Amino acid sequence: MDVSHILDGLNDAQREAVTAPPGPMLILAGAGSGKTRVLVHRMAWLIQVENVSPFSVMAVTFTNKAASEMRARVEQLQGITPNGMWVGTFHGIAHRLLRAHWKEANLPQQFQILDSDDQYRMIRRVLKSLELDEARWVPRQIQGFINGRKDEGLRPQHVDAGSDPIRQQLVSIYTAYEAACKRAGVIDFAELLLRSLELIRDNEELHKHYRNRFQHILVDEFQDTNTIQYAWIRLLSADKNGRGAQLFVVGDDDQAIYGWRGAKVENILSFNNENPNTLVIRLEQNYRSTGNILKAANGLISHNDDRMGKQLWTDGEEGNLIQLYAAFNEQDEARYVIDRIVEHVSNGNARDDIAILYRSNAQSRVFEEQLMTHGIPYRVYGGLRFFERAEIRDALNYLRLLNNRNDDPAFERVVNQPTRGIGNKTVDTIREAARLADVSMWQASLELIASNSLTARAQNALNGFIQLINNLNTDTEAVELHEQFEHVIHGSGLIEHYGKEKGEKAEARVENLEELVSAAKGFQFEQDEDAPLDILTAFLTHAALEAGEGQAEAWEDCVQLMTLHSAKGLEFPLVFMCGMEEGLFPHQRSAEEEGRLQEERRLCYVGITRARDQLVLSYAEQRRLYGKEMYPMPSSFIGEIPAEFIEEIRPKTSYSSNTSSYGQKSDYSFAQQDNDSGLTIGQRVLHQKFGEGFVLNYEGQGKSARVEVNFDHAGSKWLVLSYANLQTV
DNA sequence: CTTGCAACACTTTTT
DNA sequence: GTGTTGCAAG
Repeated sequence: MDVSHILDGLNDAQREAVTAPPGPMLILAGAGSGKTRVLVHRMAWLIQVENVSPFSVMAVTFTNKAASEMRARVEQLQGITPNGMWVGTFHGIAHRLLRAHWKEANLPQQFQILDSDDQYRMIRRVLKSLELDEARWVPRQIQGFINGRKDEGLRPQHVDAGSDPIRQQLVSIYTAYEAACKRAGVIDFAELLLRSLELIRDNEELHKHYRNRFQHILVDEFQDTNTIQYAWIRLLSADKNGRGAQLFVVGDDDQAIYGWRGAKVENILSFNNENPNTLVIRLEQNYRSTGNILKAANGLISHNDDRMGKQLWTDGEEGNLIQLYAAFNEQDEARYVIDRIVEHVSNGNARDDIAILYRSNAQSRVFEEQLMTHGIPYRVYGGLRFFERAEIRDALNYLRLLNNRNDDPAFERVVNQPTRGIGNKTVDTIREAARLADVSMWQASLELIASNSLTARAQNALNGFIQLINNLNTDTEAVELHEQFEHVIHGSGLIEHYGKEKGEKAEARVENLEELVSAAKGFQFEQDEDAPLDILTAFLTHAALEAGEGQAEAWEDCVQLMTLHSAKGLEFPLVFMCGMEEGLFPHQRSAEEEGRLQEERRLCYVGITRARDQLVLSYAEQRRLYGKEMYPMPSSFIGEIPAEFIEEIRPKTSYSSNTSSYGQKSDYSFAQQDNDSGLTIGQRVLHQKFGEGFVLNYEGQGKSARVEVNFDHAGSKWLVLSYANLQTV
């Protein structure tokens, strides 16, 4: 058969990966080495050449975006989307299994998914019912504890608390949280994975069934898998007798940047040992960046230990050197970047060729301000997504409650939203009654009303709410999904509530609610035969599992601003990596632990390898952060890039800018400024923070004038005169 | 129940 | 410096 369309254009390593015989495979795919390509072509190869049924192929990714890209590319390569093939995220596939086997998984058929925010609220409710002080039992930490345990596959009874009273308390909170989830019929993200692991592991028949069914499992971004995800894959993978799926995992240990949320690089490092006879293939040829960029990246990452080892190379151009700009402060940094952007665009380049990358979101502000004043369109990635917005969650929670009256998190969210006279006091009473009778809050409310246990006012208000929900339910029983949404956002008073608020924000909220109705209208519902669902549950699931786009708008050509983390997987001709300062990047909090520092270094490696043609690094010698002035050192990562690949750009205002029509020489402006500030080289000065020192050097003029001072104790530093507040001694 | 003020914290993010 | 949250007064 003609397989040229599958193999053409692949290099040797890629081809070897795509056509390899059965057996465990680990593809170490460097940045820009055609990773997705190999995955997609491997699938096509299996189906078209090896005659593997699409039915027995599963491909797992981390993000919905990656999953849909993979699906689209397989489709493109094959002409059609092969029926029956499972392509999805870990959570999506786990969800599918749980829907199909809800009975065996011990779940209610209509179970709902808690996203992190729902989970956080749930934990706070549990803490309240246990009468624990939130100051001592910080909900975020509890959340981290519970998710951490679940990600390791541990139920409360598996956690060894020893004699540590704090740990014991954590375990009992975990237990209470599980009970609360069960009562409400909801499961959180980590539970999706853990529950589906247990489902298959503890059910001999299902285990056998799925092991038979899936002959090939392909995993993308394998370095990001956590303990439970890997355990789940291994359950389905081939045993000693060769029964089960062949694993084809693709990843890059050098791009493992999610250790802080439970990802285990160890999974990739020990893959060979755990899967004997693994064929390891390295994809090292890079099709993205110039030679200089790659060599810089190789140089940097070589400072890490515990690597599988890889050297990126290209047969393309060496390209320009990496540029390094030392800014006076964060304003100057932004100014420089925007100047470069203006220049780049005026040379006829697209704005969305350009990315501004930074370590933390707070850094985007300065860039945004200056982009705005220059009228340059830009887009900031990250932030709230559509289904995460407060007003949208309100609406969704009404529907959850309609779907299942026992959904306590939904009940608590909407019972007094908009306010209808059911205050904290009343809600506390309901919660307590629910806890005592071990029923849902809805049930408890009914009983409280029946027994006249509340004040007349509270009883009236609560009764009104119960009627409201019941009426909304009967009114919308027979209508289309979007009509149901329409009816609920009006009937609940949500639209009116947000409409009454003033300001742009409130307007946007009303618009969002209307947008939600359109989303419901346009919802493409594909019934899964294994797991039939009503459309409302399907929509709510969709909302939880795919929170939607951040900023739906703007396909306009704009400059891209994002954190280094969110840049993973993307590429841009021109990349600015800003805030290359010790303490910011690598971040202070990562400095203590060697492992954390290595992860920061990998993050830097990810950043560098985003750039195709030109990479510009910048740092500020003075930075205002959280309202404080900082004088950071340049990032140690800069020094770890071999100097031969870096071109330093120093602002040379006093030499190059002939502001005067007489073309004054620099020595003149030097003299004049020395007079202005009263500083001369060699002079003793006093700085508030660094103490005494003497002036070494001087450059720039006006607001951007800087001095280099050699401090007696703090060493030599460049300071911006207008900020430094130097006193002569 | 709403409003106002003080305390606080402040990497990174997907599902 | 900013945005969010908790608590107490209105």
